[in-house]
Amino acid sequence: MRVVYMGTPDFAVPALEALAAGGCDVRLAVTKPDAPSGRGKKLKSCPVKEKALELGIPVLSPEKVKRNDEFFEAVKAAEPDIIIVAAYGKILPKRILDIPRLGCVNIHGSLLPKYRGAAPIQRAVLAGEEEIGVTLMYMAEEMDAGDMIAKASVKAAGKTSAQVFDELSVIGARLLMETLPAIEDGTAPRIPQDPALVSFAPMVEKSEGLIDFGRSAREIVCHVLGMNSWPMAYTFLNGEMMKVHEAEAGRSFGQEAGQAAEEGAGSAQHAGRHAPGTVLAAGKGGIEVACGDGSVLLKKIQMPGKKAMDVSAWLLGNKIEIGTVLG
RNA sequence: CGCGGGGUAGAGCAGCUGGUAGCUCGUCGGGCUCAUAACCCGGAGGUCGUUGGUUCAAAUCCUUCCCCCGCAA
Repeated sequence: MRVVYMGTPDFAVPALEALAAGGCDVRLAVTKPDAPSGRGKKLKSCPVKEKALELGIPVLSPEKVKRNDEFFEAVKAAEPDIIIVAAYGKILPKRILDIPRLGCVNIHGSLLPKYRGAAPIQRAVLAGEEEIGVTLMYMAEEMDAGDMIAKASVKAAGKTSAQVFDELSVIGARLLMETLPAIEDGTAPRIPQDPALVSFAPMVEKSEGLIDFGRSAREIVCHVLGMNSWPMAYTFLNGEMMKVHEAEAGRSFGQEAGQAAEEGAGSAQHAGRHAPGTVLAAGKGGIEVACGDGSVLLKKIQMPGKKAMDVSAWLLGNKIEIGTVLG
């Protein structure tokens, strides 16, 4: 089977590998163009491009995809039976979607029709979804609105977006390979999406990482998980950005952390009297911060120029005043 | 040449107006205690990222390279 593969980030790498390993004739890989990134503003190619080159697959990285005849002809010339798309990052025009006889199949990082759009996994983790998955679907002109073919999911409890990303990229690749035969012989189902259940997952912006301590402990924990690994949940300590890598709702804090917590019986009640963001205690267990409905315990943090470290380690060489207000 | 922080005991930091290194935790041994992640006493553990240089003398000043990280993109 002749395949044209379109994808860009790490998420899209396993599927490409699986296709190549599965005996498909991957004739062309399409990715977003190289972009300056990293510390020296050096031009860097995306993961899919690197993998494709490694596999000896020709790569095309057009700046634009619409009204680009050269690109259109190149895809057409590859004579694909099918086009597989996974987190490519650009919207394909109809004339491209119409090229392959088996259609265009997309691996989308959500259990459609929920979370259509650019950042489905992060949005789902942020929302605290218990189950997050991937959906294989036929592509339509409207974004992520095509008929569904198959789904697979994982438990998301306590996992960061990055972890769910990794898991789903592998699961998505597997699902694709399992479903491909049915797609090829035309027996794959076409399940329309229920319009009533549609929701959208817009791209995450850097500024969304800022922690709002006015929210509940549960929400903040989800926020920390969802923003990892980008842009990371952060707040400010004495004017410096402090990224939070791990946090948990702080209830039974008294035993684990500093003496300050031991003084007040039930620090959660205590927290109610403090402005959100106020540092209630700091000890081996973490930094306890007042939030909307009690407190959250920051367990692993990262200061500018430093690596992420457990609060217990950070406290060995740094101090934090009780009463300091973060944010 | 995009901006910037940093590489010092297992960990986190201080020392950096030059004179062979210190703190907290951990670790090892001993003690106290009904007991303890608590407390007391004692010990081990560092060629101070690398190269060359300045100097009577450098972790501390200049230089080469390597590595880590924040911002920005």
